[in-house]
Amino acid sequence: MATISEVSKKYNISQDTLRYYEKIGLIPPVPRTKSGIRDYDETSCGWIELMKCMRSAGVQIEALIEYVKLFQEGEHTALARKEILVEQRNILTDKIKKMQESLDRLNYKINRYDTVIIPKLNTIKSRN
Amino acid sequence: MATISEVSKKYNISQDTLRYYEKIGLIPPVPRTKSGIRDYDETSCGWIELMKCMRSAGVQIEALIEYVKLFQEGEHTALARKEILVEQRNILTDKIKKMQESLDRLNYKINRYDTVIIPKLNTIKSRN
DNA sequence: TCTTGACTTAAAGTATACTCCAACTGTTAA
DNA sequence: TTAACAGTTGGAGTATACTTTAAGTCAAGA
Repeated sequence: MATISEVSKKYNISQDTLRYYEKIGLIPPVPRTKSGIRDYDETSCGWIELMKCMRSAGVQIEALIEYVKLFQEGEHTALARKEILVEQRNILTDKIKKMQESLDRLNYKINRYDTVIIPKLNTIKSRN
Repeated sequence: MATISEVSKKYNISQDTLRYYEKIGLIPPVPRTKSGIRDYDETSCGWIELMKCMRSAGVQIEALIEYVKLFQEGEHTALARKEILVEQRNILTDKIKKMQESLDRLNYKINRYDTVIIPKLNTIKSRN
């Protein structure tokens, strides 16, 4: 049972973003005190933690919203939920592959600066 | 020597995006025919290919623009250019690590659907 | 009781990266 | 020579994912 400011600090997500995530259905509705103030429990924190992880990896919000929606509809949506996870996994796998290619390319270029471009520059300088 | 529509098809980047990239300096100015039409040469295509790779990996446009700017200023900017590459490599390495964590998590969840959640669902169904 | 501070909402605003549009020009085939 | 077409420009519009704002509520200490 925690306030929005505590949860915000704990996960390093702004209060605005926490409210926004709830509003768009990225996390299920958070329990409230009788005066209407958010009172995050373990379950809510679990969702936030999951979504923080997924979002930081660039998983599309729309797919995650659909997952949460199905989750709230009950057990019988398990297959559809799994399908969403599989699709997002495939997208993520492709992205990682692309990023690895870029990383290799960056490393190649950096190495060329170290071994060719910068040494050549220094040769020219030292001639003067 | 190729037209914008040929280059667009070759790299699967829209003509608008190609013009946009040139306008914001993500690629150096493209040679023109005497009537002002873009006439992409090997060098321009090389830049486009590089930027396609970097952008698809999510490397920030701002950093790439700075790199191109320095490149056009001449050899003496080599060290600064290398610094940009190193910084972006570090960012990319972090991102890949985060995405790998998300991927692991997705795989764990998918596995739980396959081994626990869905089998349980089928048990309930087969009882009816 | 007053006021301070944390909370609430809906709605408007922002940043990034394109994407589209309107108006125009140059080249080519009938 | 005129229509069709591919290209040009600046500027406006769009999508995504927040982020800020305005206006208000609620609980607790001075």
